[in-house]
Amino acid sequence: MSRTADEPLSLGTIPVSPPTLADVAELAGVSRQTVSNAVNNPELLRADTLRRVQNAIADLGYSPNRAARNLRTRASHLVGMRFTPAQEGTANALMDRFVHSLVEASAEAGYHVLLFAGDPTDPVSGYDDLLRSTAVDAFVVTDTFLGNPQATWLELRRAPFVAFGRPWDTPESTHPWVDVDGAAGAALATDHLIEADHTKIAWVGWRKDSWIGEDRRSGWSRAMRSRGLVTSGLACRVEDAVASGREAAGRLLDESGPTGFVCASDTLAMGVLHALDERGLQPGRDVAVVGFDDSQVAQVVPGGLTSVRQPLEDVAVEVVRALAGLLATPPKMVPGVLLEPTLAVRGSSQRR
Amino acid sequence: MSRTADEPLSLGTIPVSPPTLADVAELAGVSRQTVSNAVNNPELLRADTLRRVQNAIADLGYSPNRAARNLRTRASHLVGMRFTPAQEGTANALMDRFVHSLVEASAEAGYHVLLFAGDPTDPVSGYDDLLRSTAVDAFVVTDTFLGNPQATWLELRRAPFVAFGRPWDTPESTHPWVDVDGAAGAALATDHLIEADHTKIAWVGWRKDSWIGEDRRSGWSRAMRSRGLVTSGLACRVEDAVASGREAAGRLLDESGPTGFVCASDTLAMGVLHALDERGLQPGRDVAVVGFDDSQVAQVVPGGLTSVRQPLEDVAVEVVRALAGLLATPPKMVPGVLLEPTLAVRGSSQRR
DNA sequence: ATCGTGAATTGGAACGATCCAGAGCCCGTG
DNA sequence: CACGGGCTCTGGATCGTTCCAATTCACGAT
Repeated sequence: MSRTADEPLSLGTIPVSPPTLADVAELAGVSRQTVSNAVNNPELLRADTLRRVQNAIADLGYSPNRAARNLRTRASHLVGMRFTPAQEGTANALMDRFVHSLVEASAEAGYHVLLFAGDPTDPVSGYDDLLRSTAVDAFVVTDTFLGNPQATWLELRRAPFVAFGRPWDTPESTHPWVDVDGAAGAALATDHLIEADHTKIAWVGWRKDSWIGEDRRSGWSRAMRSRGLVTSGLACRVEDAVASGREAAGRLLDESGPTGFVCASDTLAMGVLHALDERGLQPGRDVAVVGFDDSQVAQVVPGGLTSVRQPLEDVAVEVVRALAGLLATPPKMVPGVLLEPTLAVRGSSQRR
Repeated sequence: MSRTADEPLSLGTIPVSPPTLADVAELAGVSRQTVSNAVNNPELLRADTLRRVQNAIADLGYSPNRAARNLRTRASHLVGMRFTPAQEGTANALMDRFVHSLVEASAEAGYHVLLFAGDPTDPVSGYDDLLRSTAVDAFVVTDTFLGNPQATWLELRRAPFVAFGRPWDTPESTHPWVDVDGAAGAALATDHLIEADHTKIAWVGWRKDSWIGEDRRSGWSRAMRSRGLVTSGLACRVEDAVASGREAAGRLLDESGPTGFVCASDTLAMGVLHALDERGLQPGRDVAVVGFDDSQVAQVVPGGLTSVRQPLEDVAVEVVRALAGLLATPPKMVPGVLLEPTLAVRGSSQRR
């Protein structure tokens, strides 16, 4: 052991300092570099040396010191992600599922996920600091509801990042992205209702400046038109809130009498359920409703809410794949990946 | 500048390496150590020197390299937390809110949150690695639904950590913890119903081996007894699932005819709503229901579900406070902190 | 003018890993 | 037997910061 008498020892609650490469090297009777190779490039060692070193590593319970490794290799093996919680009073809880999948996928690639907060009014805050202090190797950018200033900003600084969400507003972007085909999801939902003989199917969507909202809406209108069904007077765009969905649905019911609703979110779909509730209409039997995102709300609401489900686990895997490519030497740029959603069918779209 | 000709320069997509202390020192005409002091102990510098150094820092856009700092100070300023997502089909989404609050509170204390996954069957997996590689300074332990083997394990290794949840099963534990008074929450809910003239109030709770479940249950029974109301035949304990809640509520309604339900979770409360739905009973008007955790489901379900709300933002703040104490030199142990929940009153407990 | 004192500043060493160039060894070949 | 070359292994330098001890500076007191 290279430990000398005045180094910290176990004393009361003060823990011993963990073993270092040098400790392992001494125990195994080899040089530091050989131990390093045993850990990082085991194929370089002779079989018996490797075994000897591995035993020493096991005996001492050695793990490489992250800070030292990070300093030398100029990499942190950390991926930063700005974490914004779901708004109160909405049903949007994608993040929970996505973050977990991301953590798992990252772990397999040898990365950990570092969360940070940022000033809600400044989409770029928080990134700069982590970038300059080389605290993270790359970012995962979510929250591309309205455009994506973060992506533009990060691209400008040549910071490695992968976006969950297409660069709608900046087609010249060249960064990797992963997204779910919202139009396909809405079409899936619409087709599902058409197959159940609905013909008057309304769309309750988001404000027009939301790219994602317009994308999803296009799936509905495309599905309607391809079956020769009219869409005029059957669409409305409102804020993403239960109350907005309720009012919109009420208006549509009074004016156009649709028998089905496809919504841009579960939040809006819950609003539609409210409206039905008020009119004594039963979801599924009288009027069909489909939401978007397969939130917990959709899963546990009495009767169940049919909803478009994003394959977030796959999104995370693709994000990490792109990340790994980005950080490889030389970098392998992965082009944009578009994944298909599925439909979780529940009571709100089935005559029981 | 200390940069020499063969150091990396901006070349195509290859970014310049960020400025270092030495760069700043040269520009400001001082030594490295003085720059370091300007950053960490500005009060040591003469005012004009400080200004000069700060200008240089700003000019170069300098931020200390995290890895180097971590190596030297033997601290990562990272807090690890094992992230487990909410189960599908339940309404439990505490983590989303808590994680965000934790991220924010940590940031104020100069810490970042690192998430990691672990083998679901092994409550201790994941911790060891991060601990030995000194990747994190401390842990935040959640998930203390059934006992808390992580806490015991971490205590054994003298690893700094704070638990969200009391050490129910190991009263000899001395680690800091923060928790929410579940009994008080259940009592709050029960009193709320009693004040609305309910007398037969049922409890739908968790299996008996859940400490948290029994704690919450005790709040219900205490509130009932203190008003002289009977509890026998009015309680049941089931798995935390919508279907279980539905069955339990059905049985209770048929056998004891309660007019109010207090539940250990929003998931169970949703089950109760199902049962009412099946019987044509209207929540609020015919039977009152109160859930626990104020999930998104409670917020958006038609009519709204009254629910006990945990002050997760405050929990996070207390957790970080305890963490900061733990990591201070010398450590200041903060004793356990118990916070009071509130009641979010909605339609399911009010006659409209 | 000299000294003493505390404030301000400095240079070298260290944290623990990896990079890099070179040294030792083994073995077949000319 | 010398030589070349591939496989192992080694030792010094280095990443960028902070710790530590020492040095210099400013300035009032002697």
